[in-house]
Amino acid sequence: MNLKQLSAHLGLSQTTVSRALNGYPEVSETTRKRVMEAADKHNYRPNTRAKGLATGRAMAIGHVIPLSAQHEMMNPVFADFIAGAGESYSEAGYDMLLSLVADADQERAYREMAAKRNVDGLVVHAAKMRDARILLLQNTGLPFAVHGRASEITTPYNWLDVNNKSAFERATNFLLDLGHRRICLVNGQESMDFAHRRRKGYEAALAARGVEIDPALMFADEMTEIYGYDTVQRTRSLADPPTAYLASSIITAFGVRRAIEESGLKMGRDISVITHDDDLSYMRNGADVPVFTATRSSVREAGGGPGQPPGFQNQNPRAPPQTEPFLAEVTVGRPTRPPPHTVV
Amino acid sequence: MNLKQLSAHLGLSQTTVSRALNGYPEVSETTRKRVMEAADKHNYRPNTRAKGLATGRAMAIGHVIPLSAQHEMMNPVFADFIAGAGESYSEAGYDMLLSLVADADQERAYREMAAKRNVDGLVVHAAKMRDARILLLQNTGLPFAVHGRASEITTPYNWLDVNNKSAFERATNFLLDLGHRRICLVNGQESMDFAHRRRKGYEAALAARGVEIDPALMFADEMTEIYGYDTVQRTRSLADPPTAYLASSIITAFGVRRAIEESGLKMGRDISVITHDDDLSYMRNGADVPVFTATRSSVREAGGGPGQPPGFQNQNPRAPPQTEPFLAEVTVGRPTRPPPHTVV
DNA sequence: CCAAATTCCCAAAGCGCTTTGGCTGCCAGT
DNA sequence: ACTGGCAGCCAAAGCGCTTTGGGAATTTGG
Repeated sequence: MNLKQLSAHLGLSQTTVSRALNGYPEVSETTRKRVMEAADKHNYRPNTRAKGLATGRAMAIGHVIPLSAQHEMMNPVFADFIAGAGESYSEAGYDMLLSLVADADQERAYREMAAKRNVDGLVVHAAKMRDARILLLQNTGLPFAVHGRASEITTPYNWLDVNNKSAFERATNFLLDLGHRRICLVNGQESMDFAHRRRKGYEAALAARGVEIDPALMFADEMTEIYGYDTVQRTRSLADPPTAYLASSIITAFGVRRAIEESGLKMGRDISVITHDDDLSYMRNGADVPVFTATRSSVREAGGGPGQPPGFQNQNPRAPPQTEPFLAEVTVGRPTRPPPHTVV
Repeated sequence: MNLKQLSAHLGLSQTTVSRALNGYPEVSETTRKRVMEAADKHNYRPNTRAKGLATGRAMAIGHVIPLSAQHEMMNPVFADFIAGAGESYSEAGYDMLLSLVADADQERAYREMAAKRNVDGLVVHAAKMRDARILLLQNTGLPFAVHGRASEITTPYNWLDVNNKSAFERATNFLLDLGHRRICLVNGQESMDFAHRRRKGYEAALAARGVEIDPALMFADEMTEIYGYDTVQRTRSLADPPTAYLASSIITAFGVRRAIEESGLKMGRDISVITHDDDLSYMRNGADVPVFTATRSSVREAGGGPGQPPGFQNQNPRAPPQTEPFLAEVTVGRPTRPPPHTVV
């Protein structure tokens, strides 16, 4: 059933039917009601493509997920963020277009999206320090928002990020307060902006206390379970092994825990662990008693939170960009204790 | 730059330019080349909405992810499947539309999609035993493919699924061969079709050997880490506790392992664990030495494998539905051994 | 050398909607 | 009784593309 058929059926013009359905005032309430009932009865919905062509708006937001050749993977963080975003989009009547594009195709992909006009705006995931995509998008004129930040890019843009630096500074301080001095940072890849910020926070806390910043305790890689496991194994053999681990992802923290327990040590007794917790729906930190002490910030809420759709609230392109820091809160769980042989 | 401008720029009609770009034979090779170069230079891409309106095809596939009210979550399995699908779509020039719809809105959502015509077809995730969505979609006439199966629905439809029953039958046999008799099934929710099939496989193997099927050893829930952990804790206190666990998800298996090791037992020595492994990119079973013995089937490959786009290869709506079973292979890792005190 | 076929191009219709610019009829105001 | 305003409707243009149905030049065949 299309508009033509519906209006013929009602003995009205397409104009009137369209206006009735879109809430315009030029149509009497009685006919509006009649129209709406008929539309409902025949399950009429305006054709998206036609509507989009007529209005110039796609009513869709694109999400671009980078797919690196070296580390092909679908980060669970994306999944949760997208779940959050998806919910708010559907409330707002927007569709979500998912684009997985290989690193090498980034430029082509963005130009194409801008030209094809199948989205009204983009959300860029996994921001890098000096993210070429941001500069690219600024040239295309396509509105966009970044999940994360690009520290080295100074021109303004919409972003939405966790307070990574201060969260990790606090977490590190938390461990320092407990008496730890050998704290191992199990971070994400440093090309990722969040990882860089987290390291800065970690280092700032150590520096403020005059604790040595030991490169042998700082790791950066993709945040898999295995990576956490391997990192612990590698560091146990150090002359002066860490008494605490600070992980960037709960998945990695699971690996950290596995290695610790496998080596006969007890997490929370012999070794403390703090992790950043994105509050992933399938990876919840223990419900009642948190398994990990954590800096927590729900990435899912971030996806849904910033408005509908995120970053595109202001229709006015001249408006200043929106920036939204999400604050990570610290939840204290079991596995943090003073280091062994310490009198607190 | 749109078609009109481009053709004016070239001094050609829109017809000719359109045909040149779409590879029609009615245009000379020299002008085609000229057109393509100009299009390239001006970064021209046909407007998706206009093209869609003219051709009647959306060039997009929708993926519908259910969002239950009780258990709000974005399953990592979806994420990996979608990553796989996304890659093959972009090769085929299709967009991917993601729809997260709450259980209660399912009917409305599908009818709307069918009426709005913003997708050419749907992929339905998380198939249930008697999935109402399948019946619904069959009525709408919108092409669709199901990831999973709906055992109780007999009318034909496109699907793509793992050989869940035989995989779990084999896994159970594997444990039985090792001498295990008390095997705990840590399954997904039974409303999910895959969970049902897996239980059938488990039961079939036990029955074939005349081993008692003990309801106290059969669990079904959302496959979170915590669930695996809790299940082990619960079963350790049984009078005759299990000597082996058979998990439906590697995430749950991680929880199983945690509980085992936390209780001072050693996985692979005291207790055997087999898991189904969807080969999730962030949750790889150990790279060199598998951490778990597993029935493995990459859900990501499943997403990309079935064609481009999946399930919609045959343009002919009269063609028989496509069905594609993905075979899970068994990989033997450490944590399976004969039960303790057994002479093999 | 002329008709027929072929090559290469174009104008215009149409996809299904929104939106502009009316037009008609009724009522209030004077 | 006439004008102005307003409520309620409609015809038609236009969004940017594809596709139909030619039409003019060029080549081919007899």
